[in-house]
Amino acid sequence: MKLKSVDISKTASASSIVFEALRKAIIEGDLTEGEPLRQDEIARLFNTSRIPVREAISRLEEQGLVKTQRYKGAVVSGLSATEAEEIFDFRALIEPEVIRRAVPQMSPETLEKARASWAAFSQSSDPMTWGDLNRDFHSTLYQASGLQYHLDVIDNAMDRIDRYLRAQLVLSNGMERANEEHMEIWEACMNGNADLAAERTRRHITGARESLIQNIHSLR
Amino acid sequence: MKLKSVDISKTASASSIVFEALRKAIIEGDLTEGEPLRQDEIARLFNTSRIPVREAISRLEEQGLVKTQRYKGAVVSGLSATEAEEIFDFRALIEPEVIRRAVPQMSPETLEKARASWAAFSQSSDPMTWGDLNRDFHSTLYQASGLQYHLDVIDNAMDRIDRYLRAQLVLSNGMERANEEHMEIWEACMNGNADLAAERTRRHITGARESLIQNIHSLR
DNA sequence: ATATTGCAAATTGGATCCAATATAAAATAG
DNA sequence: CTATTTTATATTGGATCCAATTTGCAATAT
Repeated sequence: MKLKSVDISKTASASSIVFEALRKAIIEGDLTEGEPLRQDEIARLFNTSRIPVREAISRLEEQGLVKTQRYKGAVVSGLSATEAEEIFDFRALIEPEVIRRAVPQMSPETLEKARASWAAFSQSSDPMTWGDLNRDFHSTLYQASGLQYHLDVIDNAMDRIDRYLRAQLVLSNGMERANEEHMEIWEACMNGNADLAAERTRRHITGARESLIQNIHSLR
Repeated sequence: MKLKSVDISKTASASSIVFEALRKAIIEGDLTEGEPLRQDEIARLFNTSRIPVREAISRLEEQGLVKTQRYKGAVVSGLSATEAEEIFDFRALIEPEVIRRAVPQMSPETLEKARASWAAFSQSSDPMTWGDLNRDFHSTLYQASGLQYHLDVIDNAMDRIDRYLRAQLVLSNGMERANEEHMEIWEACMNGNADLAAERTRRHITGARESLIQNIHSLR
């Protein structure tokens, strides 16, 4: 007899749950730069002991999202202006190449899914979801490349600047501009023009970089 | 009264010690692909409890060096041929740009230190140290760029393919070839020719990539 | 009043113990 | 004898307890 397999293993470990929750809180800016992470407090919040909390924190440190000092504890790590710029430079180097290699492999489903993220992004009025939809749009297109390592590295880079990107979108005309650029990138993908998609992605990123530098003072 | 300051805080935590030891063992190939990491066994080896061991393992997982399954434990993760190729592609994208930006900032000390690593590399007869000296050479030059995030990411990429690179150096004429290419890269840096250093770095990496593909069967 | 010292509370790092799960071996049914 | 079930052992995940260290505050001296 064959049973429908139900994935019971999806019940994640406590440390994973804490890790994801803290990661989300940090990249969304709920936990702000310099904020100390008290193991005891977090443990109480999640109804666990400090052991899974410590595991989560050590993973966050490995990702560069927190810094810990022996016997002093962990604090959410921030980004200096130059560090933020460096990550934009990094993205401007990687992401164009990833999308260039992704374009030839994009299925109609991929394009449709990206279009949906873009549409939701352009119509959403809630600043809190903008960041997510923005990431969805790009990552959907990138995933077609099948370059898993590149995707992981990009994800980490995005985690580090997510807070600042969100702030960017709210400020000035960041929203409309991103929106338009997304459309142009999507169009290039739709037409199978890999080089154009790459170039537009590059400009999308360097543009964000410049606008961040300009707003750097209002952000911190 | 002024005392000479002694850094007593260098006494690292147990989890860090275990982490570093395991990381080294993995990238050097002492722990081979698929090898299970038994918490109890490792704890005994380091005279600690399993707690620091688990923290170390979770950090290794975050770096992609091990894979864990709930209630089953951790095993050293390997690389498929395509994954290895992808990481070489990644390096070929990043490292030329890093060295391009590093060249204008290289001090005589940097160049001398790199030359020393290169000389030690070319004269060493011990395959076990080749990998280290190779990394020293490149990373010394890259560090002049001051691009910390890029350096961290490169380090992680190197960690993942270190084992395979070492094997490369031993096989065929990998050693002499690397040696010659290092000289050429160093020369370009010495002459302040950033573009040439970048191009030679790119070819150095893509060359290693091709030779890995050729030897892929003998490696696994 | 200010600076220094001593002490107590808070906090982290690690050890030991217990629960949950997986794996291997033994027992049992056909 | 083979396949299934049951049991025992090994292993991991987490809770609780203890030690090491930091930090804030009071006590003391100048």
